[in-house]
Amino acid sequence: MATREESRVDRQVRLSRERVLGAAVALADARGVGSLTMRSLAESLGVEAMSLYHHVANKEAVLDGLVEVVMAEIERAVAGLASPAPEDDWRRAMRMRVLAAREVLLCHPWAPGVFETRRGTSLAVVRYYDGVLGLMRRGGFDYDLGHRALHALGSRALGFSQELFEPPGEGAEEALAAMAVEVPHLAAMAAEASHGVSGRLGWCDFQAEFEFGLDLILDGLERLRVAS
Amino acid sequence: MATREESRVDRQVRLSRERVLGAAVALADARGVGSLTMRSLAESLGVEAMSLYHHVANKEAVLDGLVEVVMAEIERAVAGLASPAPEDDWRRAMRMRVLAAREVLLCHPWAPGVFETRRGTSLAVVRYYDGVLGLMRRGGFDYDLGHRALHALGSRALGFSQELFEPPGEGAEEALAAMAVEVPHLAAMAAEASHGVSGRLGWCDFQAEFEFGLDLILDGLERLRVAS
DNA sequence: CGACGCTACCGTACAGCGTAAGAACCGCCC
DNA sequence: GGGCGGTTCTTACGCTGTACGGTAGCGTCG
Repeated sequence: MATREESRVDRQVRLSRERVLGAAVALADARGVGSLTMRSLAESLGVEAMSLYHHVANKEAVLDGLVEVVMAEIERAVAGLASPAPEDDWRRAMRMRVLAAREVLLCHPWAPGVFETRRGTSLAVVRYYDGVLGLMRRGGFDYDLGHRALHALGSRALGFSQELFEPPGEGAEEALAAMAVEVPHLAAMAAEASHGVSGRLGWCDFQAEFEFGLDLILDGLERLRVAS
Repeated sequence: MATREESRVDRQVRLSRERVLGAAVALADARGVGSLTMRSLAESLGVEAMSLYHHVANKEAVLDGLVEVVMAEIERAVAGLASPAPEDDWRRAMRMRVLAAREVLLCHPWAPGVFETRRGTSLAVVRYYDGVLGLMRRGGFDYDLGHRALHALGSRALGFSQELFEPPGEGAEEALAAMAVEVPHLAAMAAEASHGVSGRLGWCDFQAEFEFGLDLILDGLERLRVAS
């Protein structure tokens, strides 16, 4: 009776690897990757935990799938970019690519942490770095300098680099002030910055700092490239 | 009878936070941080798991303690360094400091992973970065540029930056060759490198690449400093 | 000198994790 | 209509971190 209609309609369609990974991303976005368990993931799909194992090998595979999904988002963002041909201006092309990737990652704050545990394993990531290397090739790099450039960029090529301090939160400034004796230079720096001497709003603009570091590296590479 | 002598002599001395953390480092060094559980840690001290909780609040506190111990090692290594005064050559001073830190971290391969989960929380790490900032101050940086420099360096200041590929392992080259269609540039780069064109031994010297990236950043900062 | 309290330690227990094994059920083809 | 293959559920195991309560030895005081 009811069971016939219910059984396959409640959970709208059959499970699939795509649906599982999609739910995993949604759950990580909503509650953090820490609360992504096989049971909670199953529950969010209206299903029992063990059912997931027909579509993913194990939890590691779920995490692999997570980076796959995010990388696909990044590839899409990069593809839709109106960036200059690397032959004309590789630095601008690279800068736009990296900032596009970063924008995607900023929507998935858990992603860097997951990436860090799986770098090198994932085809999607390797393929992305291949694209970066290709961009530099077209921009005039030989493979040797390109290789070193990849190392110099590291995770910055993907739009993140472990942030020194996480978003300050409440009373971070007071905490730093309390440590003033232990860390005089940092305390002085924070004091100066919040006096508005530097003219930046807030006392630390992460996006600006990221771009600063990125440009520093890109400029250095450009100097090496023309010298080679 | 026996009990009196035994009970406090078998386990040579009383437990203490220091002994617990020391054992934790030893265990992580030997078997990886993944197999560091409260039970295994207790066992390595000849004690029951719950006894640890009289000296550390919980497992998080153990991990905090791990970075504390490693940072102490780094501070010691840095202190014993015959580096030039930053006033004379801040780049060389910085370079030596960072490479000294890196040498310590290379003895504790698990450390970067643990650091990454706790950065910003730990006084020892903040203090280290304060030292870095102080070095740059003495080298002629104002706080604003020093601030941005810290961000540009990121974890490189501590001697690591998530390596792009972990130590290649067996057959990594073959794996890359198999992906040649997917990642043509990387495959070509690897092929060229292993032909010995570049003259480096092996096909990727991580230490050299780390130093390359570090120097790239330091050179860029120096240019900005003299311009400011 | 004997009792008492403090603290370090142990034993037990529990909830939550990933997942192995097998039973139950669905939709499809013969 | 009967069987069959794949999907889902049920149950259970070993592992984790850790809450709780009991115990044993030392230091102090009456």
